[in-house]
Amino acid sequence: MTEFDNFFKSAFTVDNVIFGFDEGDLKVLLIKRGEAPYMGKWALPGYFVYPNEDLDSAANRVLEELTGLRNVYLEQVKSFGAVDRHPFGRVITVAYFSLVKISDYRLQPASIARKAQWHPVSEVGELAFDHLGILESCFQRLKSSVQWRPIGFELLPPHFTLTELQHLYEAILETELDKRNFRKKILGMDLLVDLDQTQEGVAHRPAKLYRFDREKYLRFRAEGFHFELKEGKRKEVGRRRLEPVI
Amino acid sequence: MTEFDNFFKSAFTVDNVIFGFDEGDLKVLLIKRGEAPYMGKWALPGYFVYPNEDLDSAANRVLEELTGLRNVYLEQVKSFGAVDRHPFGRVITVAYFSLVKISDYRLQPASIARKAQWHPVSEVGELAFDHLGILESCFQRLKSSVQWRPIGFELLPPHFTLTELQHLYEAILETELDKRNFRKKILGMDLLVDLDQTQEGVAHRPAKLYRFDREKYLRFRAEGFHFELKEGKRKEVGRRRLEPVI
DNA sequence: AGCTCCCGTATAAAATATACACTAATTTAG
DNA sequence: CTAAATTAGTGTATATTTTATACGGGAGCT
Repeated sequence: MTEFDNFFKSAFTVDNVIFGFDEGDLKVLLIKRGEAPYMGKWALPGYFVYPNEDLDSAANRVLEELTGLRNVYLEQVKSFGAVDRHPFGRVITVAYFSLVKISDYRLQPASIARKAQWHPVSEVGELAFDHLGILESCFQRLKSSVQWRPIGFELLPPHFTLTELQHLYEAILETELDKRNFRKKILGMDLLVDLDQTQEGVAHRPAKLYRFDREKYLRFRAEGFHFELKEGKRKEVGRRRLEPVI
Repeated sequence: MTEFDNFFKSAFTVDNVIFGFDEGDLKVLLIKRGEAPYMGKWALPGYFVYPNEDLDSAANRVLEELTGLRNVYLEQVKSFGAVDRHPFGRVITVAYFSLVKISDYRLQPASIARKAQWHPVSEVGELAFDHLGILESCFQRLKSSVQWRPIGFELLPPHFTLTELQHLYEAILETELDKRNFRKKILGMDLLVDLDQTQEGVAHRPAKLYRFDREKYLRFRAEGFHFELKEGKRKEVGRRRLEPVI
């Protein structure tokens, strides 16, 4: 077994791209680093995986220490393992993204959380380590996943209007969607419950409130139904680059 | 830096699900293990990642040592890191799949290759470690990727018939496809070159041979074209039932 | 009161997907 | 040489989905 000893000198971390949705914008929760390396830079929340902890648990732990939230949507995206990506040694990281309702989010007292802040995804510039590439990968994955699974609702409060839902999809897919077609499609799935309530405090005609019926979705899915909300063949709107243009 | 030392005691490996296509069947290349643990069991080809090697390189190395092939299609799928998945210690593995033309494959002299053998994916039973789960994940990923990228051709010889191509898609998607619709769709993309040649040595009307025009595809893609070959049958089972069945 | 913004429904037009069956070319067996 | 066997190859009509057009009406603002 000695022949393998040299391989047991690496570490691995999880990094978590925590998405939220607020004011019509898709946001990501970043930490301002208070220590070397990359002191003072914004970074994705992440940490080493403990020896007796599996990967999903580690990602959940990072999320909970930071936001206090449990049982939120979490999806592994991919691993990053460039040889020199971490100055302390060989460290590969497994990237996850999670979807949280910003309204539920409470800053936790953990030290890691002290410098946390939501940033619009479209405005993220430089990040520590290779975190910008990780963010880009996770954003692309979200874009894809949201079309095939009803996970968009994870980003909205329990009660929402159809316009809010549409804006959410527009922010993630980076397109404009047609209102009538969007409503017909989403209501046609029969997965939203009309709450017989309307918005309050808005300076225009108040919209109806809906909630997502998760139980119904699970029943439909068991019967072979597939959620699908594809990005039509539309032009991309204001696509800006996350990757620095060199 | 000492506080982190305890984390630098792990290892990571890559495991590679190498797919091939032969005799109408999707196959996977497995190794019969000649040493502990899981001696005598079939396993995915894989190995530790060297300290100065990044993940993609390691996956390519495993592939080349086994098959002698370079520059084949390779895609990272996901990482597996259950605490007790490896008896030697904490080892996480990054799973890849690759697509090779079985006709190009030559058994390499490397010791690892001595017990390699193609197995129909549908007949794989028990595997070493958590490799069965890894295979399953990679197969699902292939199923998805093949619908959105023209990677099916990686599994066929450079010249192929439309029927061969259809059989390939049927094997991967695990469905039957309509011949006329399949041909109309694939020819309509204008990505296949008619070679003005026909099959030889078959005991029936010989089929025309085509090749995939990669350059044209790259040009089309740059212009915004999206390859798409979806699994036709979209059955929505019992979704519109109005009265509950008692 | 009148303006404007947004919610909501109905319907037409266009694009896409699906279903489906015969003729053609070639080898082999008799 | 003829017939049988086998797979290649082709087009059209219908249904479904997507996109676009049209319009009515509620609510806040000035």
